[in-house]
Amino acid sequence: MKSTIRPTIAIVAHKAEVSIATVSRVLNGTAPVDEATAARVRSAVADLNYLPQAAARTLASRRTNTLGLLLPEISGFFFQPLLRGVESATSEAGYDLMVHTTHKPLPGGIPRRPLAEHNTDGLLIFTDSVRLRELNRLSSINFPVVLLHQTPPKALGIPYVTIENRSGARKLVEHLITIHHCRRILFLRGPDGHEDSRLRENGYRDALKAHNLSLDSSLIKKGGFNRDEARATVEKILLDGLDFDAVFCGDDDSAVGALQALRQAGKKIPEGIALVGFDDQEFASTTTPPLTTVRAPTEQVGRDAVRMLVNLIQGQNVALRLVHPTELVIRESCGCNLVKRR
Amino acid sequence: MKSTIRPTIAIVAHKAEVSIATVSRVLNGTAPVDEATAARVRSAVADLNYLPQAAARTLASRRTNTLGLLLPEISGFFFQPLLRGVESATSEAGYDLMVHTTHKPLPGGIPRRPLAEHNTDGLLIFTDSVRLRELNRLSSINFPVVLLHQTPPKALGIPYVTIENRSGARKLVEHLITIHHCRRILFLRGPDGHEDSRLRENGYRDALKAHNLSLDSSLIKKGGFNRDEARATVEKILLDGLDFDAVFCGDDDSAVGALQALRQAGKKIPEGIALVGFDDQEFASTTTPPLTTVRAPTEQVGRDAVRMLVNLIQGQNVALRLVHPTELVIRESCGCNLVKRR
DNA sequence: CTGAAAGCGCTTACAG
DNA sequence: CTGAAAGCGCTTACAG
Repeated sequence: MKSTIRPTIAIVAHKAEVSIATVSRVLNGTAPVDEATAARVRSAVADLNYLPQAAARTLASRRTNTLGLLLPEISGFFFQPLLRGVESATSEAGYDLMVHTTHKPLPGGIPRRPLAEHNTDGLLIFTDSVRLRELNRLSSINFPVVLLHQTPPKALGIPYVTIENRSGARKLVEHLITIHHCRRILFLRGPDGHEDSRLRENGYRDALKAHNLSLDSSLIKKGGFNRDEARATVEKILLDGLDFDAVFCGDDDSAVGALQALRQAGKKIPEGIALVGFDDQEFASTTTPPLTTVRAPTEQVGRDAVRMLVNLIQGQNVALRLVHPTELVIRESCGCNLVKRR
Repeated sequence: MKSTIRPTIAIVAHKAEVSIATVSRVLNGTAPVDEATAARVRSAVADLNYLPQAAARTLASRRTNTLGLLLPEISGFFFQPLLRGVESATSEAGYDLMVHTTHKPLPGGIPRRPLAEHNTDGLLIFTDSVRLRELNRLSSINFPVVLLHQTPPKALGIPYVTIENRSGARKLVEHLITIHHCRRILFLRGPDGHEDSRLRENGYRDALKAHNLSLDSSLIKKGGFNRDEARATVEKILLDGLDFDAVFCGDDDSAVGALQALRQAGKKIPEGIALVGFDDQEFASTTTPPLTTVRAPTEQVGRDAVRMLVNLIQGQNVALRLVHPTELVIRESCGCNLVKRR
């Protein structure tokens, strides 16, 4: 912020021979202004390359005009479409976007609160990126918040948007059971306490139960929604000689890891073992074989969450819950559509 | 920003029985304060859950404490590590981060300037996301800017950070020529006017020249740094019956597209045609066959750019140019390391 | 349609 | 070490 003197509203006003109130009015369209006067203002603005200071505007108007997005991490294939949806919808709504990841909670002490009511008009919070205590605080001061992929603590009245995890997982596992006659389906679950992970596991259990397959808890292992973790898990399982005829990976990332481990061990997919993922990430169609998975409309989740947040900020009524449908995407890794290869 | 009344510095001061100046001093550590007094202030801050308004702070101090990142798009695998590097370094430096993509320049008229001197202390600008006119303006007011993957217009004196595109590409193509005896190497270039793309093409030409291979311009086609575009291009080439024994894809994204098209057409890779990419994106090790490519330290580019920008903002001297080395990553798609497969 | 003025909530010389 | 006060650059009643 060093540099040459920057024009202020007073300088523009002086140049256009009007009061600063009038400049403000033509810039914001907040009250009728004589057209000739407005034209003088506009030309002064252009000549001076005037840009109203956001901070002064915010202080006077009590609106930051920015939305905050809190994520546990910014990398990971999953966040790509989410970010795209959030960013474009935010921009279209005329807001600025601040992003912060909550990697490691700072040691020692005071939660830093990098994004909150002091610098945004509302917050989009992804699973696990904020402590319950802070969520309670935000809720208690009635600050606009929308949760992503996480049900809010009961009775907090915070709206959220997520996807149909449970039924999606169930349909996928049932496909394995009914079409491909799998009986011992390994499930690679996501991180502990992660809601998507828990619901997908429920869907898995639902499917087994619906087809009278008993649940073998030794078939539920950690995949961590993470390629490397999934690979390591499958490698170990193979060493242990666990018997299974299919793998339901908690997400597409872990599916890639599982695929690597299985192939490394000489297993054929899908002939020897069927494998399916979840999310339908962009790369899912390009693995070998192409991945059968469940399509999660992640970008749409981001867009809708922004829309809800903006409505909240504007004091409109908002649905407390928006759950996007998911859809089976049958490719080849389950054993369908098998094409002769060289 | 609706909601209950929020505590101000005056309320904290009153509760702690000090002046607002003292509250400010203990919060910012900007002057010595008696320890007992400071303790009273801290406890009042905690009791009231006081968060200083960023806008008021900015207005009074003339620092926004935020960095802006301007990108052409936020999706695309390439941007993942870049974002991660920028976000984490920004946070570590104690700044907030605003992100904006410049997808479609607004029709009609006035460039919106969503991120500039009115709401940030400095800008990180990725190739092609800002018009030259705006870059000139920022430079003329001496506003801190660091360019990513783009050489600034001559004599503007804007620092930039990028990678060794040309020599990286050259080494890669020379590998194809000397080790795998490729002679007709198709080059799938990136978007027009994109500096990374142009330099990689130069590297390609350098390699041919160094080995006395004549340049066949019919072997240079559009890949667009884009999977779908690359796939379409290769499909067309195959139809046209163009003769080639290797493909140098401008980036790993286009490599995936080329791979799909070639496999679809029954070509064996690398036995029939060698294929290489650029960037070493996260998925490069998991394609089939694993992709030989050039490692670009994209996350590091992001981190260093932030470091330079922060130095600039603080008025320190900064190198005008930081070029990260790239490194050959030999996997299997070029024909090396061939493992017997079933 | 227009202006004078108060006020948003902080930081920062200036005094003591 | 501490406080009173000016000032940052806007928006927004209030008057006219």
